Amino acid sequence: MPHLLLKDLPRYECLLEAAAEFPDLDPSAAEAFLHLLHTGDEVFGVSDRSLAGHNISHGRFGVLMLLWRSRQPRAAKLLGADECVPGPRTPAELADAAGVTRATMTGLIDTLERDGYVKREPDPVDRRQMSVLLTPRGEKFLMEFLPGHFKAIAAIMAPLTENERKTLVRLLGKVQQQAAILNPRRESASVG
Amino acid sequence: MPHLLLKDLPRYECLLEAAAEFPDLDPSAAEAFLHLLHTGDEVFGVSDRSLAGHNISHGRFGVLMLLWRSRQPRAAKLLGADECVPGPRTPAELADAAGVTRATMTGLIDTLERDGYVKREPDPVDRRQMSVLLTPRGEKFLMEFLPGHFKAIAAIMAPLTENERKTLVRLLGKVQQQAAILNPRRESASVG
DNA sequence: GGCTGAAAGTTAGCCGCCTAACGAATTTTG
DNA sequence: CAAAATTCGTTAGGCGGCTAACTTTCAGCC
Repeated sequence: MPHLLLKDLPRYECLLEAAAEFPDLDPSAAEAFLHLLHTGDEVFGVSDRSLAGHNISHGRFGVLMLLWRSRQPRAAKLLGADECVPGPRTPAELADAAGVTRATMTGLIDTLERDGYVKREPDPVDRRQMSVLLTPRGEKFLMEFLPGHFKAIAAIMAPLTENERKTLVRLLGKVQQQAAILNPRRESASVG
Repeated sequence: MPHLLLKDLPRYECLLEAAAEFPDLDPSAAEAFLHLLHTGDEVFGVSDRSLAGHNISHGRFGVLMLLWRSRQPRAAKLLGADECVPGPRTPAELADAAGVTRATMTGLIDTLERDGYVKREPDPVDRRQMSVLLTPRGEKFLMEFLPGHFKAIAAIMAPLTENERKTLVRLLGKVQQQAAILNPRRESASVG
């Protein structure tokens, strides 16, 4: 689960000293980098714990949310979908929306189907394709789980004022954009 | 690798509408939450790519850094160690410092030893324990890899001014602290 | 209308994370 | 000093990432 394999972060003075030995080390950059990964991990952990209590993983939860978007027009907005697009249904579409490989999506759907949350159905037109559908049980799970999940998210961000949240999002956006540039995208999917 | 199974984040207006349906959903909290996980993933991806180019994973890299701390007093500061403590040497100490289980550490050391980066040695005093040591090859790897790694970190944070970095670290710190409170720690290791 | 190429989904195998349980060695306790 | 509890490292099995290769099916092109 953890991105950062380090429980305790170094103090800033330590980074300053290390920078004397490694001229490439930018202390404030390294500090921000470490805090970002560390906080992300911690926040992820809270969310993960809330999911684990319901016997579901983050990956599976993401798939359920994407499928929910397909069934509920209201839910689509939550996930940023345009009203007109029907939302992902096939494993390939789900994999693309989730940012994982099709092979990984196969595994996620396998376990979701085994647990009765989703159902595979062959496409009558294109016999290569499958349609993945949320079962009533899957939908029931989301309805029961989401309120608590939203509460947990609100609790995490409670120490920040509205202004601080805006600032955080703005700064994270800058970093994210830069990281996206540095990250050579496989398909270079520049948003059209 | 990814924490957040969602390639495109929802727009803020979508969160606002969703909040009308789910009273527990705090739009600004959810926005900050999603951005935090997403940016963390993206930044992690950059770092991971730089590691993958050297055929090493984040987990293994973390272990090498911890072992390096044990050998180089200078390096210890980089990782936040007190001057007096010798740094982790046994698998159990490494697992604790890294925040993973001993079982996971066994696997990491296995592959590191197979690749010749570290060496296991039996403890002459306590025959249950092993000492894990960085080999010259492992140290050579770090010396060759670290400058580029530091450069990559600096590049990610380049868009932020010094002030913005301080602000980011401050806000992340608040979130991290809150998340740590919400995360029931196994051993409740309140720093003494 | 039958090759060729592309796409969908799956499979196989690797890695790293987890929990649970184990044998060996040490420490604590009666 | 012997029994119990703890600690060490490891193993086994599950999950969820990945890449690479495969089968089936569709689409395009002579």
